[in-house]
Amino acid sequence: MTRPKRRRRTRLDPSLRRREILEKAVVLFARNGYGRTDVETVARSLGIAKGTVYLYFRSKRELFLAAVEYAVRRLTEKIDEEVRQASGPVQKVKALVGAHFRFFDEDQAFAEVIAREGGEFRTRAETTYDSIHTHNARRLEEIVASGVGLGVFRRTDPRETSEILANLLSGTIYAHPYGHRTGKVADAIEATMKFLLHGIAAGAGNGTRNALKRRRK
Amino acid sequence: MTRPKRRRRTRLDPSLRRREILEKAVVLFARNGYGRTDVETVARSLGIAKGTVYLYFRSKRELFLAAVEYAVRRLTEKIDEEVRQASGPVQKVKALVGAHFRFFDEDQAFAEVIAREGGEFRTRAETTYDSIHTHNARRLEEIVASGVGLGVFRRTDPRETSEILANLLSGTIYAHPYGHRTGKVADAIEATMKFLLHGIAAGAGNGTRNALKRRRK
Amino acid sequence: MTRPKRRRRTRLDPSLRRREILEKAVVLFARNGYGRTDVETVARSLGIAKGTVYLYFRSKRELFLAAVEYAVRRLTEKIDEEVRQASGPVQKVKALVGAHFRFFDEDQAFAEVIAREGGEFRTRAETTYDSIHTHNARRLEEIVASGVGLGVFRRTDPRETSEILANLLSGTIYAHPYGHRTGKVADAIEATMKFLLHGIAAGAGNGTRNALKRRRK
Amino acid sequence: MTRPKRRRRTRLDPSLRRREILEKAVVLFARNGYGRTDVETVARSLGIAKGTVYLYFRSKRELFLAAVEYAVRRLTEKIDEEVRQASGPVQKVKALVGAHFRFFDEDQAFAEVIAREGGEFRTRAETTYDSIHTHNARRLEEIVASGVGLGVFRRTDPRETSEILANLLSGTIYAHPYGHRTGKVADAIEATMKFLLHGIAAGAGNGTRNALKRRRK
DNA sequence: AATGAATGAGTATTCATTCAT
DNA sequence: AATGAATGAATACTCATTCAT
Repeated sequence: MTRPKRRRRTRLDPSLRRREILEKAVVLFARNGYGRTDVETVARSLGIAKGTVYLYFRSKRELFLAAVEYAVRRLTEKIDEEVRQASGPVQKVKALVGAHFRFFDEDQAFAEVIAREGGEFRTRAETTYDSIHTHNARRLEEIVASGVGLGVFRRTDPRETSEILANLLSGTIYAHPYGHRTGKVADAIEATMKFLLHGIAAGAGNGTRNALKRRRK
Repeated sequence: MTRPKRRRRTRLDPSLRRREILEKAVVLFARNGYGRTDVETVARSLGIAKGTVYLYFRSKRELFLAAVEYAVRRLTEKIDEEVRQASGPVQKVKALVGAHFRFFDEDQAFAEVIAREGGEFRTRAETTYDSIHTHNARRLEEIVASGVGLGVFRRTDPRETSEILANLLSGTIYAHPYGHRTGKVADAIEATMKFLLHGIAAGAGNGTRNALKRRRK
Repeated sequence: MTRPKRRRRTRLDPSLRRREILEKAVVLFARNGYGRTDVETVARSLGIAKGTVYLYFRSKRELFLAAVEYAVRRLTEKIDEEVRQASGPVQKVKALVGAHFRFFDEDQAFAEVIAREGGEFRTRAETTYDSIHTHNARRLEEIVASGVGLGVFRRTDPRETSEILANLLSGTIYAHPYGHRTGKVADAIEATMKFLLHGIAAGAGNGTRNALKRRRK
Repeated sequence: MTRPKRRRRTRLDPSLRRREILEKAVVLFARNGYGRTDVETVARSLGIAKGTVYLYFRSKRELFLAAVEYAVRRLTEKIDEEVRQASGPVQKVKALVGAHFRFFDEDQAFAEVIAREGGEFRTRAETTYDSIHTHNARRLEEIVASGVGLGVFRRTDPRETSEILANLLSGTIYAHPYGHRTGKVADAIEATMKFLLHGIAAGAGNGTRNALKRRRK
């Protein structure tokens, strides 16, 4: 009942083909969202047939999920890598923050797929967003705890603090696609670090002023 | 030939009916996302007919957008209200932060529709998320600028700082649906404020203050 | 994302519409089989839209099953009706046989859908064919038992005999679509009855009767 | 670029391979029907590749038809064989009936493919079912005619009678997959023979014979 | 205003068939 | 001969939108 025509025939290494599809999917889902990206489009923009996509992914949903996971893995790997190489709590936090900024700066599409997924399949026990958040929170908790131990960080509850820091980073992800950021990445990292280290209160050498504050209270 | 009875629903004040639909839409879009919420469902769960929804909203898309806008307006109104009533930069920031926390705590659904929209219509010049972010950033810029002027806040670029603060708040929104938060709202607000005011660094000149704090504990 | 066009608009009584679709489905499934009858075709040949069919039947499969059931009900009702009106075991058997012959003669399509279903969904606990067979077997068992009681029928195991008779009838159904039958319906019924009553053996004591018969010819 | 190993299946005698595929096809088509049996499955369950099937059969349809034909040939050969070996009309009829029962009893799958085909390609001038029916009818016509000539069978129209007998056999085929049969094959054959020879009527002049029979029991 | 039957464009998915290796 | 990746026509089904009642 079916009478197929022919066209391309680029026999490709399955593993390469899979990645190829995945990367294109990331870009397209990022650009147009799940609902407005059809499998046909993904295939066509790779010059392959729709059926081929289904050779590697059971369904559109699975493709989407795989794409998100792919993006996430890239991010978390980068984070872990950079954090590992940094030494000292402050530098490690900076590495984590920097990894985020640079990652989303370099690959807008990745940022978007990640940010986007929440909107789709809610049933998934753990959303991708969630997994990044958790990943970050864990890393940060270690760093903060160690920093507190070393007297580098203020005495706070590491868990609480790491959650807040993770929120800040998440906010950064979501804000990114919308271009909310002034200046260059390096500046943004610097600013965020300063904020995160010292807050906005006129503190430290601000001794006098703080003294005032304290009295007012 | 047999044209049976039709249950004509009680005519309702158009304005009330509109709001009624809007509120149900918020809940449903929040729960299931745009793509998996159909107009029929919205109508049915209100006990009205599909056609009726179209009497109040030109299209599903418009309904969704209206629903998000409705949620946003609620939030921004609450924010503005609370900020206005607070006095002094620190209190105003706290009011803003608090408004966020309490809003999303009280109405999960609202938080979700807002967070969700980004994933849908990307073409919209300004996403809802975006509009909240911008709204917050503007309010914060004013507050920060005034705080800096009063010497209450560290001398930073108000715009840059307000963006970071806005990101922190956004992160809070996105984190909310996933239950990432320890303790009660009040505690979360407090922790966030402390973080945002003083950061995490064991500040140099903070020695005295910290020493005091530690003792108090 | 969808931009519907318009066309017909014949608002019909749901119940009528349902039957209308059902009857067309019977004909089409009969003519082309399940696999080669698409919902679009069923709809088009009624001048309605595909979606309308799905308004009355959840799926193609359900439509098919409903169509078969519809055909079956028609047959069994006819059978029961005629059997009820007949008096005496022989007349009742004849009524049952006759109902079959006439039914399939009058509505070839019905015969086919029924015969066809076996090939489709095997998972169904009870196939339609099966349900007819069982229906017939039950009716026949009663009749045979009563006939044996009255001394009209040979002493056989009613269940066994009714199964064989039911098989004969089933064979009749399946043979029908292929035009295996000589002469008119009435003749076929007569021949089948004679066969079923007396078999093909030139019975011992039948001598006289057979002799007569031979002479007549 | 990486073109990995390919497991080249042991080359097989073309004729054997063909039969191997055929037999597997019979089983699978029987079990799941034409529409729900895909070529891939047939191949996989033989441990060969899809393409290989196409080396032996031009198309799925052809494979199906060949499978049915294969099943039919088996049946008709068995029938002819057994009928030939039997002597005398009654024994020949019994041989024919017996061949059916035993065939379908031994190979359910075969019974089903044959029964099933009707539902598929209606366009075929002569269905498989049809060809069996015809085959049987022809054989029976000869036997009946000879039996009538010998005075063993009642004087009936051989064609008409053979059609009815063929229907009975067909009914048997269709009933088989659904397990409508009591007792063992031998009993079923016996019962069918009795029925087919003497019918169900408590024959008038049968008195004597029946009396005898009853006593024997 | 309200209803819900009707519509049909849009899409995910399957699977027979081909063909480069 | 054998393989299985690639192809794309065919289709079931959904659901936003319309409109006759």
